[in-house]
Amino acid sequence: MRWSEIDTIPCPVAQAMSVIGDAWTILIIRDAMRGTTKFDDFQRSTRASRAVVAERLARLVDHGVMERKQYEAHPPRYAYTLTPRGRALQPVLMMMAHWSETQLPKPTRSTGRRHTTCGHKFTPVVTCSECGEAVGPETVTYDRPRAAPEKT
Amino acid sequence: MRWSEIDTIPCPVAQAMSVIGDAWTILIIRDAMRGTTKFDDFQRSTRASRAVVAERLARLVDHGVMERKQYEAHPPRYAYTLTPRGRALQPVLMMMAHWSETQLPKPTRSTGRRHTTCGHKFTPVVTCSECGEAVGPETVTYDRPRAAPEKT
DNA sequence: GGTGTAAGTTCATTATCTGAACTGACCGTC
DNA sequence: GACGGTCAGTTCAGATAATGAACTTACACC
Repeated sequence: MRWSEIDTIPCPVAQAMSVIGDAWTILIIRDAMRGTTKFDDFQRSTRASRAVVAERLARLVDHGVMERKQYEAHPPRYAYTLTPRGRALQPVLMMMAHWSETQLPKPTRSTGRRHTTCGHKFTPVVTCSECGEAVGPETVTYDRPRAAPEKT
Repeated sequence: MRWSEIDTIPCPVAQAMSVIGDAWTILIIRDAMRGTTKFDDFQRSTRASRAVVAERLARLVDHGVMERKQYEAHPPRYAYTLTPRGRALQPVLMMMAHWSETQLPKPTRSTGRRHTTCGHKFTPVVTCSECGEAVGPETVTYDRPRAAPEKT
């Protein structure tokens, strides 16, 4: 299968991959969450090639994850900002960062996550919307397995 | 910057990307979480090329995300299973799937997530480890911005 | 007029991926 | 005992994508 056909797989993980399944794309979204809006800033921060940054930003705009707004007419200048759909990726990036910090050996700059409503430093915990208790690999099942067991 | 040097960026998101920052890698991990263990099953399910599957599995083993165990000597047969480090990625994949289901227009096979300890169907909610309340893009700040503002 | 910023585009070279075939060691069966 | 099937890869030519660097356009400041 070709990478450009990944969006034909009827699985939510594959669908997410068809939009954000690329390291440069993730780094661009990470930057956008920190407040980066300008093309050159995305390029400087990610250090991906300019062509890749241009292509990825265009794809994110196509998928409704980012918006491109002209903030100056002469010369034309654009700001890239996350849409609600893009901001909804924050939990994904947060869990990804948390996995890195707790599971990978290489030390990274501690991010010092703080919850503004209670004021404490915290770690993110995924919980059940119904009972409020933590959920994890051992306490989740899937009613309908996402891929049929491939026959045989 | 070259993609192979992404692990030099001191940011937890970039570090995660250096291990799992590839669509085929994510699909392989998704399969492993469903119970897939055999090379050919990973290949059939992801439909990535065999060379890519071989390369990605080897990389995951290198990074301690998966284990390769010989379960048969003649002929040599191997089972790939997630290590604790790999299973710790479950919240990341779950939030990714949840994002797809709630934010993307394309319908995917509903996964029917169920919490075994309370028995209910649920949606995952990220909460604060200190106060237990939900956290989201609007209620998190970072004490130390992860990238210094690049000067000027 | 010179320097700088911004948002890209273009291009030759390099790297990576694809699809398909091939290997080798077995097993079941007709 | 020849034929097909499973499993875990490897190999390779051709296609596709990424890289770094330079270039473009349009202005602003001094």
